Amino acid sequence: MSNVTAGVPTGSVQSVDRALTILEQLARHGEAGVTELAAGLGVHKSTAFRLVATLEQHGLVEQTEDRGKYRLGVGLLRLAGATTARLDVVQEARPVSRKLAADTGETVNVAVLADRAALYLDQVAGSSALQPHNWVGQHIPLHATANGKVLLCGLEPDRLDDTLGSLAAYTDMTITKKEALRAELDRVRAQGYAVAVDELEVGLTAAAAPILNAHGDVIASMSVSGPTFRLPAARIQTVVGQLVEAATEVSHRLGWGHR
Amino acid sequence: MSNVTAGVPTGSVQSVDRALTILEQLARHGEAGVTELAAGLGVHKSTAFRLVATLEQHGLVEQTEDRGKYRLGVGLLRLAGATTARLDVVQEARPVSRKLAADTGETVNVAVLADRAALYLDQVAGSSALQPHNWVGQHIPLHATANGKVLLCGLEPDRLDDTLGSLAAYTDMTITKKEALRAELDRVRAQGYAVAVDELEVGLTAAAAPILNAHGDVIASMSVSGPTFRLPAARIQTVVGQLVEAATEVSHRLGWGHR
DNA sequence: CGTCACGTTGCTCATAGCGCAACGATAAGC
DNA sequence: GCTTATCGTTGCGCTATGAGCAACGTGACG
Repeated sequence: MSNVTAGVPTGSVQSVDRALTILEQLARHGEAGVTELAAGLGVHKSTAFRLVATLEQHGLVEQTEDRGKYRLGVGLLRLAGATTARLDVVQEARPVSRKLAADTGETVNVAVLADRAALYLDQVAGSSALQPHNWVGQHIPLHATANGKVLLCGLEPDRLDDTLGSLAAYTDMTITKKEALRAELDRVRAQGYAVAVDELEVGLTAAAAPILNAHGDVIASMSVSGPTFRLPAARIQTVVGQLVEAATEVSHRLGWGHR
Repeated sequence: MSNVTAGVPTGSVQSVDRALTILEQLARHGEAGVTELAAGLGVHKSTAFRLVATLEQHGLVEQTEDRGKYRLGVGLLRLAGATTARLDVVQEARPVSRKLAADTGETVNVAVLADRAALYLDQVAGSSALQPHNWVGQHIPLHATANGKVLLCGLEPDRLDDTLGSLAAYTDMTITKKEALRAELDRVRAQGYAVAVDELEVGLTAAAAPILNAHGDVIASMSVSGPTFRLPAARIQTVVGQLVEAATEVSHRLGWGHR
């Protein structure tokens, strides 16, 4: 295939490439006419028309009315449904969790919100000899863990009160005042991650970051945790960087992406 | 474009058509290799390879490992997200769905009528740990679901016959007689909501209520569904109250009920 | 009533993309 | 461990294919 003129990568089919670019164009701008799409591709409008006509036959685009503009169609939902059917958080997170655990040497967990508690779905042990107990399947209080704080951030503020029960104190560091917790959650939301030092158990430190779905909802939380002496404030900062990157990677795999 | 040999409709681009057929093939079978895809299309495997390569560059498919099979990719999720973002029904319903899911703890769906089936546009999972099947993008039979019954109520009686195909039995509870279905639809219309217990799947219970536009047309349906053991008759009544209120709220947001 | 811009459609030509065959790698079988 | 089969992948040459052109129908606007 010749590739002298434009940026069509080797081994790709030009017309298919253009058709898919049209889909992306429509995803960005919502609606567009044939002429506009043709201009975006740099092709003749008849070319663009035949491409959208083909997309339309497969239900991937639809026109607003007869002789009208085009927009993305419900056929995409059908395809996406087939995608999510074989896509779950644990499966997508696992390779990323492994890498994060290897890079940091600490334990990585993935948790979701369930029945007013954090439910731990997956755990990858760190390389260190000193390992925590296995939390998978356990329900952990929300207000005393990094994961819990992140998951709480995904809730609407008015749902917060009934989700939280009484804020039991597990250590001296546990946040037990609702006002203090709200302030903490605001901080978590702002910085994009949560940290908990000695709040559930003395000597246990954890950091957590949100995992988002295609709609931007917080559907899970990923954490790195270890003994406090191995995770001092200075090291937390570097670990958080890796953690946020990993969580973002998983979010992308689940379809999250800003445009 | 000549169309002497095969069933390529007039005005469509062959290679694009083939590429999209590959997507549909992957949606059906989950995973497939180049050779398999080529066989499905009736083309040479090199042709199929270039098509999937192009799809891969746009993130619509991905290979399981190097030199492995292909499956649908996350790019589809982003496109689907952009699709629903443009649908004002989903846009308006989403916050309400969230609240309803949180209040009931069960899964909330929004569906519309499309191609003689219920097309699920959006889903918000309940707080319960066990995640139900993700229905988004799926086409579900109309006569065996609460959503389907509600959507059927929005049709004129004479359009009912051609919209309904044969009433397949999915369980012992499925309504298979047209007369029984008509009676059921009258009941749904009268009470303003529909219930389906074990009609699509044994152990699955759902309730649904209509979403109306400014003209009072039924444009979508909102449902709450969960395991039958968690939704006994007694609880259904309270859930239906919340559901109808939520659906009405969405209808108002869409301009229904001038006040 | 004219003009303009839109989406749509025959027509023709060259080029894009198809089939072919060969390659490297992997896995299975004797 | 060597053969064999099958997979995904890649150069190559020919031709069906799809791109561009220009014209058409339609609706909006002044």
